[in-house]
Amino acid sequence: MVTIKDVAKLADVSIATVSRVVNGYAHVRPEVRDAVNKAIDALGYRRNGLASSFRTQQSNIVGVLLRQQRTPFSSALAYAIETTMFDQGYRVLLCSTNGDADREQAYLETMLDMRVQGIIIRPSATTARTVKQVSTLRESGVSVAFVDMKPKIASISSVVCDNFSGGYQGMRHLIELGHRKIGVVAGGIAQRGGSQDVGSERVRGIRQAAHDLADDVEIVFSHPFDTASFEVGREAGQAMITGSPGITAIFGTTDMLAIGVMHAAHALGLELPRDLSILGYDGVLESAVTFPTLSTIAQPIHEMGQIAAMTLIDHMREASKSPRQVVLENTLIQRASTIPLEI
Amino acid sequence: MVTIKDVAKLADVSIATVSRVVNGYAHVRPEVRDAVNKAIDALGYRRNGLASSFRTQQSNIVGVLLRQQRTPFSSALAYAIETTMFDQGYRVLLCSTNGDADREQAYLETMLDMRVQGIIIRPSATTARTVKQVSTLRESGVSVAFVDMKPKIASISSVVCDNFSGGYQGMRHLIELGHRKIGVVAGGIAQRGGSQDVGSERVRGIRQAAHDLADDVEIVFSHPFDTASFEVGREAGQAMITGSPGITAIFGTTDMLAIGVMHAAHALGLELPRDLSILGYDGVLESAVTFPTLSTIAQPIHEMGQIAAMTLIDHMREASKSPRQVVLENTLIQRASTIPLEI
DNA sequence: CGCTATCTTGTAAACGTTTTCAATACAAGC
DNA sequence: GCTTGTATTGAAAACGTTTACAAGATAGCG
Repeated sequence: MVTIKDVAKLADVSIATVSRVVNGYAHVRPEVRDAVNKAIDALGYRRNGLASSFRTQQSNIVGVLLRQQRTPFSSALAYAIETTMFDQGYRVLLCSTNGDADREQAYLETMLDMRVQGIIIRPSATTARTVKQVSTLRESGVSVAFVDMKPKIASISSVVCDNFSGGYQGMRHLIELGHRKIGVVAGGIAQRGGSQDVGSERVRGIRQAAHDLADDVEIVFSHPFDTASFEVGREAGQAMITGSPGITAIFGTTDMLAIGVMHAAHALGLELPRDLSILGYDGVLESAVTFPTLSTIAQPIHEMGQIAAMTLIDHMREASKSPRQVVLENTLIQRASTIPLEI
Repeated sequence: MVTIKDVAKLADVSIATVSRVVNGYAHVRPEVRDAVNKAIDALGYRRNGLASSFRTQQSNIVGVLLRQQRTPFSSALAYAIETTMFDQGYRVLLCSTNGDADREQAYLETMLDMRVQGIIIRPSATTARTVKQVSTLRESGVSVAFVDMKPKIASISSVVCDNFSGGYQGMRHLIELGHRKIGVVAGGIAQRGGSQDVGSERVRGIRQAAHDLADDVEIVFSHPFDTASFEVGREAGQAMITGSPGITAIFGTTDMLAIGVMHAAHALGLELPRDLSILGYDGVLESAVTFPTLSTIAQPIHEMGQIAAMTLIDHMREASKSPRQVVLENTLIQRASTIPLEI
């Protein structure tokens, strides 16, 4: 491997000068700069990133810790973060914990070891352990930002969507279409403790809308699931359709749940959307691909990722920057799966 | 930051001993080991990964370079690689080039800078530039493995699926169901050069099956698209259904293409699968979620990722390991979207 | 010309770890 | 007791870079 010394020797300057050229510092005479660059090209020198990171004690790597990686939502979010970071000169170490606290621990340690400058976390159930780890991180000077979950610690920046308002909007949409007996398949709800989680917020919005907007609305809730998968949606949907006759619309608190419900409805011989309106939540790619296409409360996923990345970058570049809590709005995308109730 | 020196001082040993304890080497007296460990705990020492990587000139990071990140196939693959690597003690720097050669270049440089031990690549169109970069990499001692594409350079390990056989199988399935006029929506085909690409292989298999298995099969090919998105599938499907009457089955060379075709069929008022059988390729999660559920030629995506990871690890641990070309089989998953032709 | 200010460059010291080499201690065998 | 071998430890050098400091060069100014 060709080092800075080799370049210095060939260009007949000191290693300090080479370093200055490599890092683009001022105070180098143009002819010297050219000579150094020529030597660099001639030798095919590349700065040893490991050495340079070691010396400066920081890498241009930021960690991104997500629960899952395979879900549409997560991968869209990861993508948004990654591209934004890339454009700003940072590289991303992406980690999916898959709900495994040990993995989360191991990854956080790796990140610490690598002296990442910052971390974006979409926390698991935000266990006490995670909280402690995050504190440790911040003590060691790592910037932290949360995405899709508001931290209890107010000094941490975060980007979330207003899930309460989203639930409210979705419910209003269904009520305005004339539906009065509405099923809700609720997923993504932390089983223990955290009432601040995304799923619960959506349910809260749903309840509030029903309370505000019509006296005669009847909501049939599913069991509050912690997962939000297609399978869960299908089973819950089936149970709901067969168990609660008279339901004319089902609101899945996740697109994948809603798609599962859609399948259950198909399987039970319902014609959609005539016999049942179905509403999803998230606005992932898949929702545009169902039959019928799924109306959904869309999250600005790309924007979330982008803002989270930029917020973290702000903190990394200027540690004194005061924390920022960003709340984004969800918006209804009306497609084919929700129609007015025919009387 | 507490360093090895602090620990050494507190435990009253030399830094060498601390290093030996930290790295679990033999030849340390148990009581000394305990004393060091106690000091480590007391001070909260963590090895400085940057320094250690610098000293040994290698990180436990491997690079994974994918075209996309948002597609179901890619994220499933990435997930498989990542978990396998994690379990083996490696961490993954995941990069999605999104077809942008400059990004690919930048990422490869980052990886080189970080002295990654190995790289898994799912190449873009494998431009001349990529080939050159890969050579550079290997010269600098980085292990390389390809996934989902056979490299032209035989000395590189790779894991691919037998796309020819997959195309053949799919066609046989449709022919056995009695279909004789079959549409093929072909995507994922490199526009320039590379006839070894995944899409072309599938088409080759399709042609061969038609040639082998029945004299009276008529295939209607779409334009060979380079992308394989839902939208492309929908447009091609619409054109095919309206433009070529008499087609009773359509084979999309990608699940997303097939799902697009399915939408076009729905939109044109066809009843599925009665009026049209549709077959996909890939076996991504989404294929199980369509209506009707999509029959598809499934790739063992998880296995691909796993084997690619393990192959790379083999090479990293033992540089002399001879290259390995793994070919996996695709298998038909018959679901609801393909049925026997009613006469 | 002398003085100061600015620009340019080199020397050398870090950064925290791993690792080679040598030294010491201890046990075993004679 | 002496030799030999092995287990344990420490001193010190390296890894390639950045950077503080100093020193030399140059220019500006009176």
